[in-house]
Amino acid sequence: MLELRHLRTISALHETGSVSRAARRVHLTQSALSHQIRVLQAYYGLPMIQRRGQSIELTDAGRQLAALAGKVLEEIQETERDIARLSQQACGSLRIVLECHTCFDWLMPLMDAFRRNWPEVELDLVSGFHADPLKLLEDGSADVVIGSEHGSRRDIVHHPLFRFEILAVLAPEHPLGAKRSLHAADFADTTLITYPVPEDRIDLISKVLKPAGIRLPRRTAELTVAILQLVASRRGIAALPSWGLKNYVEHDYVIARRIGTSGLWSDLYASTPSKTSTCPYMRDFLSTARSTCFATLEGIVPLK
Amino acid sequence: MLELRHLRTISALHETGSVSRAARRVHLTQSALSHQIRVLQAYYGLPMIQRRGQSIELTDAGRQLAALAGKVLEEIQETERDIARLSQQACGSLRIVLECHTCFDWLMPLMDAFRRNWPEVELDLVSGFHADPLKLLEDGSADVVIGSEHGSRRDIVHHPLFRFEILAVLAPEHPLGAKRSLHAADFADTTLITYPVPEDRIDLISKVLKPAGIRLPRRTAELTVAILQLVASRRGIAALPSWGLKNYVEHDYVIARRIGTSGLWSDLYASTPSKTSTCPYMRDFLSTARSTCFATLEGIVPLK
DNA sequence: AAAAAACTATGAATATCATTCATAGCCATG
DNA sequence: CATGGCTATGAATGATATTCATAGTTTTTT
Repeated sequence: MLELRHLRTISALHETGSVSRAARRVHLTQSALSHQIRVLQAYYGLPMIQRRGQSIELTDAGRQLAALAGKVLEEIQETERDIARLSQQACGSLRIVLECHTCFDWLMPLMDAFRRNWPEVELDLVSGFHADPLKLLEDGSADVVIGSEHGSRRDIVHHPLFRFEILAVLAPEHPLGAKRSLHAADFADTTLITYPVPEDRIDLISKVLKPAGIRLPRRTAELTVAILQLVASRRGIAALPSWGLKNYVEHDYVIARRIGTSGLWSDLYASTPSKTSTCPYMRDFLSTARSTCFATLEGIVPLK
Repeated sequence: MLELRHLRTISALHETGSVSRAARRVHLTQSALSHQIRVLQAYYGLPMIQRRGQSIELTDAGRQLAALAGKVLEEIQETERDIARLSQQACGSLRIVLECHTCFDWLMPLMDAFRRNWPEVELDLVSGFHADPLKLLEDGSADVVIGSEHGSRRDIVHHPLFRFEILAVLAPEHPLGAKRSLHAADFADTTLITYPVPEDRIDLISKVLKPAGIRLPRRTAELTVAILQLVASRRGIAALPSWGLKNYVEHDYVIARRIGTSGLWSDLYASTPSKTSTCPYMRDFLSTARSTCFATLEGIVPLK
């Protein structure tokens, strides 16, 4: 008999186009999904997916279920919001600390949606730089930190968001553009253009350059567009998450290259006090954060 | 995490207003539902039901879920019909044999709905009297028999529908109306008004009168209203399922009395060849038959 | 009043069945 | 042709839904 878990996986299959990716999305093994699919096919007497070489495709029947899943899961979310409202757990605060400037890109539309769904929740961005953002959670002066994990502290839960690749960004005719991927040595004698944060917060420095003993002059800018401006004007090289670069690369405004042979990857988490991590609007925030990120951000990978 | 099973039980709770009745509806024990409800309450942090003396009532939160369940389960049924259509299992025949005349009452609207949902299925009522209706299934000249169980035959599945009470129907001023319940001896010296079927198909005769050694003159009529006419005109006593009597009793057209101390009850099954019992439109027919019966027929009880 | 017959709640035992593990086959790509 | 990605599948495992056994309530019956 059909269960919501089936709809959740069908939905993930639909969005990812691959069993293993879908499995990571719903926090199960690939095997589990494969068995689920089998059950569905046996139940309805029809294949739900079709192998398309590397990836898979939903069949007509699968798409019917995916459409159903979309509708149903949406309706469930709405109802759960209503119930949260009934339980008077729909008000409170969601003060967000961003460790990573680029996250503005996807956070803004998310916050808009959230504000619509939870009008009673006081939504805020905590501004300024913070040496120890998780401290803000302990203080009670913030509710979520979006950033990397930073070891386990008591009473704080790290919710995995996704893994993304950091690419080197160069001016279009930059000589290094000839290489497919850049290594630490390639960066010598250039200026690094970064957000105005300490060095240890910049993965390119802490994970690549520093281990190789390379120190570079830095220049900072607050906004992503400003950084790209500087790169395009040949003031130096930047390292930015792949997802925000697509448009600029397609317009030949800048070019992007892999860092190291397998790329420089970084993991993003949403950290919350364990107490509030189960409250309805927080759950909703986290789940819609994940789903909108995976839906809109290209090249990111489920975590854990 | 919410699952469809929860929605199915919430829906049953909503319709029956009692945990144990709901449990029988969804073919689980009362304990199972009680645990499910507990899980839901823990998950949402709110009670879902409230004891109202004997029976229970849904809380606001429970009603939210019930509303969701209604919508979602309906949508699922639609999608499953679409998928059945895709699998080309949406055409075939549904030729219904009625062992019990009164069932026309609820079968007609059901057939209308079914015809809308499964236009490609050839829907028919097999008319005439049949000494051995299950034979028709084996012949392949019918697809469902609605009637009592008749022992287990191979390759035939009996799907329980419901248990109903058969009441004695009397003219308003009939002297027997003074008694709360009628026993075999009370029927002596009356005429029995029945459908035109053999004696062994009439429960009042086979289960009550014959064991008591009482034989009565009979008079028959095809239609329920005709039988009621005759009863009202004091031509005799009839025995009919309780559900169809309500209107006539309320208008004092006839009166109805229990037969025996605990009542005369009869079980209704839908029997199908085991082969076709899992085909999509048959499953749909059976499930909507059950749900519409329980929704519209008063005084019936889930079976098994 | 007392007894019987409904009903519901709950902890412990059980059974079911979803998930993982281990593995093999398949398809791309360098 | 080897390597790394993917998927499918049977057997083992683990989680957890369901039942069992039981006690507490409320309603109905005598």
